[in-house]
Amino acid sequence: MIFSSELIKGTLKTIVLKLLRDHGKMYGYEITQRVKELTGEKIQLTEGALYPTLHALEQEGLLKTEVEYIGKRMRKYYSLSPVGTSKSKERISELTDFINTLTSLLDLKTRNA
Amino acid sequence: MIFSSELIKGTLKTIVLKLLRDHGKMYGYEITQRVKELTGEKIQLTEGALYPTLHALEQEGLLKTEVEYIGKRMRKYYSLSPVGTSKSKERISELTDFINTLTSLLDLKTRNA
DNA sequence: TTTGTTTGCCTAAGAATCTTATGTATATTT
DNA sequence: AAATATACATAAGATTCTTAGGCAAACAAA
Repeated sequence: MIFSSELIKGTLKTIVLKLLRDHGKMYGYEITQRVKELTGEKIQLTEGALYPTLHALEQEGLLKTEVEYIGKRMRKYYSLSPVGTSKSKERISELTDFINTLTSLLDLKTRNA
Repeated sequence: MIFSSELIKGTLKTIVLKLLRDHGKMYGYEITQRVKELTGEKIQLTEGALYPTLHALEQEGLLKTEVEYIGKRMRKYYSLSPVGTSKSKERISELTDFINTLTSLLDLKTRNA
């Protein structure tokens, strides 16, 4: 089972920010693979969605980039800027709150990490 | 604090289906008020988002409607069709699963209902 | 060695869906 | 009488995703 992209939409940016928070720096392809791996294939980010999002976050000043070459192939690493670090905290905290609200609204049982 | 609409986007339909599941039948304005009330003002559905969504769900055959008049003012009640009842189960279950996945991905602590 | 798969970046047309603004009207409260 | 709340709805524009495609290097398999 793969989650409908509808659900992922609103959370994509926060997911990216959280991963960068934990991993320091990552490149686009790595992010898609990591998310797939961490979610047991349930969340599959498409490149068509991910790259524009990364560019947008960079444009907003939350991410900075550094390009590296592996042989002749480019890798563009993204990492949090100072602003991005603080914004990512806000985002994650908002998402936590949202999940709690949803849970109570929907009367769902969730696993407790 | 009001949740960014970005977060709500993917869950709007499921929220509507869940409310109708619990309440039998509801009209649009009532849904906006109920959601606001149940979430402590944190989720505020706009009519511009809600009405098209209701119409879409009706079009998909998940909802049926009955119009009632309170004096001269119209109320359009929505309720789950048989298909809607079964789809709402799926949706809610998917959302539960998604929330659990997100929680583990983001390493969040959630309240346990 | 050449074919297929994976890695790795990217953009663009079209689709979907929301925001914001507006329209219309009745009912209720101040 | 005026302001607010109730109640429906649509439309232009914005945002963001899907789908499809493009380019190319590295690696595995045949």
